[in-house]
Amino acid sequence: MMTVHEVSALSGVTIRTLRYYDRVGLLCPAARTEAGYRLYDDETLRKLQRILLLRELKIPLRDVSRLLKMSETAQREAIGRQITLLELKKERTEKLIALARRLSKGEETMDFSPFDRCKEEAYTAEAKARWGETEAYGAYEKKAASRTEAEGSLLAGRMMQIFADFGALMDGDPASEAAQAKVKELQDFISTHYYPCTDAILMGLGQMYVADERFRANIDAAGGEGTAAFVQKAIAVHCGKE
Amino acid sequence: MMTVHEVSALSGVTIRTLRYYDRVGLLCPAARTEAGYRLYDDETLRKLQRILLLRELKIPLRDVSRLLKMSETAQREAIGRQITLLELKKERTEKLIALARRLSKGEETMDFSPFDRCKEEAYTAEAKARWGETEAYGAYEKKAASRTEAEGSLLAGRMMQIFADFGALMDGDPASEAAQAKVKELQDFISTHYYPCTDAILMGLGQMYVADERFRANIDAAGGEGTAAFVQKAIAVHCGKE
DNA sequence: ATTGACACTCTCCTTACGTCATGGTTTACA
DNA sequence: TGTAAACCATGACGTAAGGAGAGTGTCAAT
Repeated sequence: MMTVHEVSALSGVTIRTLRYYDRVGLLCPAARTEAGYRLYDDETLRKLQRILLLRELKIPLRDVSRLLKMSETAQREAIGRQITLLELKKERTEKLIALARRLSKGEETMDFSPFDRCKEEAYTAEAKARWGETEAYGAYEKKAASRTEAEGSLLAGRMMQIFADFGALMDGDPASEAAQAKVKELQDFISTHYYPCTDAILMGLGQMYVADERFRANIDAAGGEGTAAFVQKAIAVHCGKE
Repeated sequence: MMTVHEVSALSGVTIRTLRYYDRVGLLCPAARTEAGYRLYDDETLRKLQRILLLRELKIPLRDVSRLLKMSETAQREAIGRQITLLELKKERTEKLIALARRLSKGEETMDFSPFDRCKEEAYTAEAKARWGETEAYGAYEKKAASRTEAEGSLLAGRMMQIFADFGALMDGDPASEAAQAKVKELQDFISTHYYPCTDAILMGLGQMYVADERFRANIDAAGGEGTAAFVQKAIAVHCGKE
């Protein structure tokens, strides 16, 4: 039977951590002295070792706690899931690195206005073509006119973000659930901030994304080469389905 | 002047977040109504946009707060540092994935006992050769004998971890600061848990790491092909320097 | 018997907010 | 003009995994 001090020295975890693990029921000592000192035995030690291994893999302690009560197979399975999670995390980090590089390289670190102007023009043109001088179009015009430059820029930045997200999905299928969810998000976003975006209009936008030079350049800058084309394909799938 | 609701809709951050940013002084509204309602203007909005960009890069809000008061150049620099950090994080994640794969593939998911037995034998032999039947050796023998299997396994696991860390440094210089720090850590670890590990003994261990089949196999399993050789080189640098 | 090292519990602190709870304000409509 | 809906405010509590420190009890040795 070892005290906290000895276990700490042996395992490398702090005494505080041992106490914490006891309190949350993750690793309770085998016994206590009369004075209340924690006493650990060999089995507890082995359990601690397993805990440390799972913790290494960044598995949340809550899950570790549950896992320890389950079979070896289940634990193996959990590790497999954790691998998937870690891979996702790695991808996200890679995306961030790419974004940071673009930011630190680009002259206009945080200026989306070129895209913004382009977008406004294009959307306006598209909306006009679809609606003519209808009431909805009038409402949009009014909203757009009353929008300050800062507001427009903010919205453009969010649009860029959506396209960047599309870029991250590009190695997958345009029909994948994730891509289709993004399409919906894009449609919602346009509907909320610009004008009610029907599937027909969305379809037209998608075609414009690849056809219009400035548009395609901006979108590909946000999500990488080929993003505009990918978005168009994803939109086509979305509209074809419904 | 916009209310929290409007800013929230425009920027995509929650109202709660806006309130939080106000409280911590990161983004205070331009004004308040008599009733205390927050009112945001265009300039505040632009500031929010910059905040969101830096936040995207996982820069801590505390740092974002400081950065916003600094020059454009300083911000660019900070982004550069952040890239380095993100790359480190990516590497760590990759290491974790490798570890998880080893764990889920290996039959003996969490059993270090082969390494443990090997290590005990080898260390014992090395220690004996260095010290003969001295007092220090007697103390070590006693400690080793009283060690239960679980205790030994835990220590072996930590040793594996150290070798895994060496493996992650393998693409660098054995004389690098990081590698040398690891050598010190290894020496400390042995001194603390086995016997006082002088440079001479450490040197001998390093040679054994590459010479002894079982040893090398175990170390390379922990840190990847060539880890044992790398550790030996790092140890040589350490001992040559002092 | 005292001292120093060690143990205990308790509480607050960390990030970046989410989630109520409670109550005041503004606006739209009847 | 009354009221209901929608909006706003502050404050408190919770999160993951402990760290730091306060205040107090216990053990071994001198």
